[in-house]
Amino acid sequence: MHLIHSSPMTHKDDWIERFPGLSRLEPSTKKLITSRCHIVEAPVGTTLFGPGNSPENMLFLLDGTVRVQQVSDTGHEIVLYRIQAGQSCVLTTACLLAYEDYSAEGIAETAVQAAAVPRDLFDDLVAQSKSFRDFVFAAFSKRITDLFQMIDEVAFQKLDVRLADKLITLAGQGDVVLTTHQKLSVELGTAREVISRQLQEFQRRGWIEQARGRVSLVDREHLERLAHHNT
Amino acid sequence: MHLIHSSPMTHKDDWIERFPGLSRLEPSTKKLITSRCHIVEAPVGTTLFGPGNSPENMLFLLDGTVRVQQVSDTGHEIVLYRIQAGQSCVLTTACLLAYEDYSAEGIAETAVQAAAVPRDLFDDLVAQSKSFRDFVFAAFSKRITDLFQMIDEVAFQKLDVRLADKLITLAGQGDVVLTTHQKLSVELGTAREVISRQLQEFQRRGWIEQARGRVSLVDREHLERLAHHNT
DNA sequence: CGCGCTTGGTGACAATGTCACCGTCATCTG
DNA sequence: CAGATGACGGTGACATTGTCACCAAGCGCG
Repeated sequence: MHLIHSSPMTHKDDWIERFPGLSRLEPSTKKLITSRCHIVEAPVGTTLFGPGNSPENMLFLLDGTVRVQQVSDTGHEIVLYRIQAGQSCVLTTACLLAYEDYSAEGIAETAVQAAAVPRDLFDDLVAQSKSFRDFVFAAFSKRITDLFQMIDEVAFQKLDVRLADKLITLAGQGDVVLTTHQKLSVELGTAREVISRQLQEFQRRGWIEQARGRVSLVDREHLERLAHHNT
Repeated sequence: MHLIHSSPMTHKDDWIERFPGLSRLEPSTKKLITSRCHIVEAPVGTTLFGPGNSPENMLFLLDGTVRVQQVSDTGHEIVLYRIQAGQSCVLTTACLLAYEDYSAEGIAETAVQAAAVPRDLFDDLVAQSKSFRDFVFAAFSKRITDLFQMIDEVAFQKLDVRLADKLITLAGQGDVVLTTHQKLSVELGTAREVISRQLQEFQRRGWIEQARGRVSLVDREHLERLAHHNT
């Protein structure tokens, strides 16, 4: 983990306000945080945590995206979830601190800027601030319910539905997804060939166009209908 | 949720000592708990929480087993995990309090006895006691890492391996599992026919014997070898 | 006993995963 | 520039798992 320590004035003091869940903290708590945590940065591709690489701090993402994925001992991979700016790695970090034999890893999908909160400060904050407690427990709760949802999808949802949903999510506002079949297969925890076949079927129906390393959503409405079970 | 309120002297005061994670609490904290929470009981089969049935308290299981399972909107079901005596429903409860649109339910697999901790008391405990915080976060962490593991198994593990592992777990010390093919399919999130076929194959190899509603482990060693990838 | 429900068996088929192999494209390097 | 290399995607054969329709035996109960 190659973190670059820095303290740009743009974030040193005001980053808490940009956290929806933290902006309502007590002023004294905010002061405590800004005085005792520091800003870290990491370039795209950095492994922020992973097997044999436990972080000593809990990170609050100020900017960028962290992808958390599971590497199975069968050699397969699957994306578990992403952490966006305004969210924290607390849950994963806590898990990794508690259990050595985990197999999840966190990778910076973009350049990342985060606030590092030492463990003892984290404990103090939980003890002292009800707002902070609510933030942390809300994060844990959201994560667990999301994992429930994910288990449901992996176990029971058909692949065309999951792929359509994933394409829409990855496209965001635009209509182009820059990714490879291989990466899509990791998103869904399946095989590259399966993705290739499904994308061919989507293309045959005129819902997408393909090029090397890109998928263009041509008929977003049909994709959404498939993803949401409407017909 | 038909909980029977009672206060048997056998548990009213000493149950904390039987919680591995709570026995080291500060004496003052213990007193706080015993004075403000009460003991509840539920017969086997009770739905302790589920869609449209949020509990107002967090439960600490004193006796019995609670099965937590997901009901998919596709009509499928899958067992997520079990809560044994000495563990708490805190995580699931917290999730259900935070998010209304969950789909997990908790069912008493045996008669159940639990200590009910009101929300405000829970918050006080987290604020005041580091030991209690550690207990709660350890429970959350264990749950999340277990869910990671479960996603890995559902997505990548072959069914014969998962079934062998499940049979061994359910058998415990003995060699007999009293369950139906249908229930086993819910354990693994698959179809009843698939279980039937796999059990037939196990029987053909002489690893198990079958009767209506029961599976007898005849060759536990071979089952364990399959479950743990050794050959 | 007869009825209805649970349990489990079966075959055909669809969907998905696995494997081996191929051709194309982009990049790097001598 | 030519050739090597690796990433990307396509393909067919096959194995595994999921789905569906249906059947038969056991079990509880009036």
